[in-house]
Amino acid sequence: MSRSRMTIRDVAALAGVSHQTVSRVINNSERVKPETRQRVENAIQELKYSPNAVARSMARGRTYTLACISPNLTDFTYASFIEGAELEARRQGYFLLTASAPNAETFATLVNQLLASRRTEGLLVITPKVEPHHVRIPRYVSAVFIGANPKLDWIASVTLDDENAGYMATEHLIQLNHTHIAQITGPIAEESSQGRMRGYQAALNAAGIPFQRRFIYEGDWSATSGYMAVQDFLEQENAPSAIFAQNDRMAVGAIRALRDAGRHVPKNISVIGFDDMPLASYFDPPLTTILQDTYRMGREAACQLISSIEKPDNPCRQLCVEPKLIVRQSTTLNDQ
Amino acid sequence: MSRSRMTIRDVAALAGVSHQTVSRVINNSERVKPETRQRVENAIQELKYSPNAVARSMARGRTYTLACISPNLTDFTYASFIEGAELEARRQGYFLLTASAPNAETFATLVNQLLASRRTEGLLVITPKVEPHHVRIPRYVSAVFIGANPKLDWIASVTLDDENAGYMATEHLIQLNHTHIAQITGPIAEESSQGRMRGYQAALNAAGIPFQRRFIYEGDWSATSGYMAVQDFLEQENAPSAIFAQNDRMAVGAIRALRDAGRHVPKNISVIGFDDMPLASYFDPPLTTILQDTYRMGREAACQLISSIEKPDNPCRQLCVEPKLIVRQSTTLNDQ
DNA sequence: TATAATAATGTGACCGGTAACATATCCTTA
DNA sequence: TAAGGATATGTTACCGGTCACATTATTATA
Repeated sequence: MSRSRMTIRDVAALAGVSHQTVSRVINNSERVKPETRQRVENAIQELKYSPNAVARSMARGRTYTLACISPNLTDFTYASFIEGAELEARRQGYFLLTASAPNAETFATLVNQLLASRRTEGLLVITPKVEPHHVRIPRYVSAVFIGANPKLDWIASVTLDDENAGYMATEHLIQLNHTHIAQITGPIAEESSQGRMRGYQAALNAAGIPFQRRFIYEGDWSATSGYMAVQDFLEQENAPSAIFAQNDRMAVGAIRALRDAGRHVPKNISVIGFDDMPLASYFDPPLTTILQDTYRMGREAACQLISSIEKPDNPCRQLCVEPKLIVRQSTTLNDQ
Repeated sequence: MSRSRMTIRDVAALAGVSHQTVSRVINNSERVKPETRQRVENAIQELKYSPNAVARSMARGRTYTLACISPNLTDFTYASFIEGAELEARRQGYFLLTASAPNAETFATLVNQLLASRRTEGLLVITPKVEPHHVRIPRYVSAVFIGANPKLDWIASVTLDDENAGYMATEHLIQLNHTHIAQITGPIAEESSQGRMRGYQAALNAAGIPFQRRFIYEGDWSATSGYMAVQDFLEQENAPSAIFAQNDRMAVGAIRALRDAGRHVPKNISVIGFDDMPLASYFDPPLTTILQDTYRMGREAACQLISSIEKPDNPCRQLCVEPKLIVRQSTTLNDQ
């Protein structure tokens, strides 16, 4: 590595001006006589000069670097957040450091390193659930949460409108004439599980359908837990005719369990998922699901973070993004 | 942001030593009298001092930052590469900038920005195929390719042993008594498609099965292309009894087409995929596939990159990782 | 005890930009 | 033509570390 070690002073020497004038040209600020500017630009060309970001950071006290911490990088939802954020960041002249922090300890270490070294100007935190270690981020740090809302007025966040999402999913099933609607939730400790649950209840309520405890199964987002949920439901007499799974993986597990039990989806039982993960349309049957615009959420988060860095007195927004229902073939009219 | 603006000189003043002695302590190098070291460390504690990475980069000419450029961040395979690389990088004290560059132009711009600004010490390039713009990376830059091998002796790479993988997949089908084995390839311009194809041919050869042009369909990695491939195969008389799809998405598309055509997988026809993507085990039927250890590939790539940064005369390794066959239920014995 | 050798610490410059202020140049206007 | 104001450019210090070398304190050797 290395090379192109041309500095502002080399350019200045060649152009016969002071280094400060070169600085003025590369920041195309101030008034520089057009003729001088031209001379400097020629010198820059000739020497293939380009400014050293580190030196600039040093002098300006700004790094133009954001950091994104996520439980992992492979989950499709998280990866889309990051991709959206990265794109927006780059569009605005920032780079994005990414790191995965699967547990509280890694998270704390990472945040410490990032902040202590002053390598980054702001933090994007992806997490499905706000935990104590998240909130230990010092207050003076610009941070935006994606996926969960810490509900602290100095921390911005971008979340999905889970309540409405849960409402939409449930309402879709109700409109298909289902009344025995089971739900496979994520861990109930997680905010989004709770939100979706509230939406589910509200929709039942609005339709005058009584809520039944036995129709709720707490999963852990894994396909396996979806599978087990169905085993649980099928043991009951008067089983549900429709299932709302709070994510697609659990929906897929549920469908598999139904198939293994000889039930046909959607003929015997409808299933709606959540996330619209890749290939959701290629499952058998293609999955009806709720789409969250993860890409947009990432972009919005980056925007918000940059704005809070550049204009620190701007208020922190807590953005809530609306979901969208995608109807495919895993849900159908209840004909009994 | 900001805060904790303590510098090495503040610490020096408090400890009653010179700033250089503080520098010695924080780099725990040189001989510093234990008693002095203690005084300095106390001062560091008291002032909550921690070194400024930017200043350090400036002085040392090193940023301890790597960059990873990928066509996108959401593809599971790419994301695993990145996650593996990030972990290894962090373990060795580096941070990882990630960016997506879906096309040649973005790629070129990005590389320029990264290199010109001297923000990063090395490049991790994820790509399924080496294209001209990739090779325009200046020679003095440390770079490691993941997924494709530029075959230039100054660029390291980590790739899958595609030929062996293709061989394994095909041999698996042959052992199940299949002789009419079709293949859905990726774009044949891509190195990995070609490698897998060579393995396929070698396995047929070894078993004395003639190669038939009509059994090859060129897909584009999408599920849709897998679907179309099957439509093509089924039109032929004397259709294949087994299909090797060069990735799981195409395999899923193929299975769907087979189902739509009333064929049962694996009873009527066996399908083997490639990648072992998430939920491959939850498809119907659970997908037999070839696993590439993407996580390890990412780690190896980061290792290689760091070593080539720290010891520039080390030779560039072109690592080739072995695949693994995962047998599930989409393939079975051909009983006719 | 004088002197060399070694260990411990200090000094000042430097990395490559930017900021603040100083100076020089040019054009108006009285 | 001298003074005043704007415009253009230069000077110097500074950001916060590290490096090379100078200096001082300590110990070993003659």
